[in-house]
Amino acid sequence: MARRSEHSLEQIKEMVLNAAESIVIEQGFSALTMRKIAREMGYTVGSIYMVFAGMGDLLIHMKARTLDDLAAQLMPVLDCATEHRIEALAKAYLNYAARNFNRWSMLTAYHAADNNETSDWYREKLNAVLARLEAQFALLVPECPELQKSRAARTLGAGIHGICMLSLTGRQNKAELKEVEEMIVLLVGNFMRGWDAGADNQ
Amino acid sequence: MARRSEHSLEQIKEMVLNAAESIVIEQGFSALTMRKIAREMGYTVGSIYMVFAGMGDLLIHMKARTLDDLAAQLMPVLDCATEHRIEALAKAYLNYAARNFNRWSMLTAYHAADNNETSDWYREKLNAVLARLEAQFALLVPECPELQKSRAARTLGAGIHGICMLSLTGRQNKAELKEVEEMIVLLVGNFMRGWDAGADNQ
DNA sequence: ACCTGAACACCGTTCAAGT
DNA sequence: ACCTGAACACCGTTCAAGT
Repeated sequence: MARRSEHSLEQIKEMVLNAAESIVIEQGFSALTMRKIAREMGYTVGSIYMVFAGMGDLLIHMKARTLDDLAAQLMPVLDCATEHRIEALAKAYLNYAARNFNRWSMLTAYHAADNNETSDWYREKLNAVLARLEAQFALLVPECPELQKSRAARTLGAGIHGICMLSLTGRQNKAELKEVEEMIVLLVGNFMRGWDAGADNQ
Repeated sequence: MARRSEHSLEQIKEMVLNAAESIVIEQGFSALTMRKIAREMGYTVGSIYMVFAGMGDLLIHMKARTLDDLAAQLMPVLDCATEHRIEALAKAYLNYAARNFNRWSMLTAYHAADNNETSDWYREKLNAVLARLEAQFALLVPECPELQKSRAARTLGAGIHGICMLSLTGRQNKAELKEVEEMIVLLVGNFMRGWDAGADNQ
């Protein structure tokens, strides 16, 4: 194993990310280890430090990948009435969280002080996910100022995430998933109805 | 240091929890270590295992303590109109999360498979926090069935938590805190207005 | 009975040395 | 230049041995 120059640095970076990802998916985030990654990809621990600054750097790249995957999965549902698209988007989010629980829950796992320079492009990835929601808002209330659409999208998005977090962290059987979906429908429904009803403070 | 029989097991348990708590508060959750706890309380690592089964057991007791503290801090605000009490409660939650960020964020930190027998009484503690919100709901809509009040409280509570999570995990300066508060007011306001507006599906 | 401290099987990270 | 593997300074957990 581990011949020299068999792979470019770019390829090794990819191999590290793939190995790390499959460990998290199969064994959960707490099982992720530098040494385990190296073993899985047929290299030595030291090699990982050629392409990543350390565990923190690797984690932020893994999380960015998950956000990309998530954003791609949240393409707008076009085959339903405009009013129901936000609800459909929220359900798609729940669906992703439930089916990719180990990857998804890594996104909010506590990580000591992420590097300041990296957090900028990472925040962009997060915004890309929220932008999916914002776009649907824009269709519903085109006359609304950008800043308030953005805040509404962030608020509702965080709320949806919170429900998934609280509900999926327990045990996830089919029966409970239905219950979570009802909570999400309740939040989105009330939020949108309340939005329409309260014209003065928006 | 570490005389024998100077403290009862109950006292040692308390000392472990206090030491662990102060480490989390001052240095963050990722700095928490069995060996560091032992050093701080003047005992040896092995002693901790006399009163706790292991790190997982200790963590769940720490989290339970935080939930107790949190529930105590969320006493209903009586000096304002009934309609605004839910908003006041939500603001109090944000306030607690912001002022006790390290302890609070530990609550949702990823922990590998918590023991099943312990998770029952722990879930009770969590319910006690949500009960604060549910009680205010009960005052506003006394005719509403218990099950739906409970679901509404869980939904709104999770939403509030999600906003705090997403917003406080970045950098917390005063200016941003005001912004978070506005998001919480928006969520609670729309949710309650939407609740009143949609009588058929509740 | 309470508590120690050495031992075990792990970590992340670094870096001289090999090819 | 790429990659190894030993070394360093840590972990959580266990348990024979001391008092």
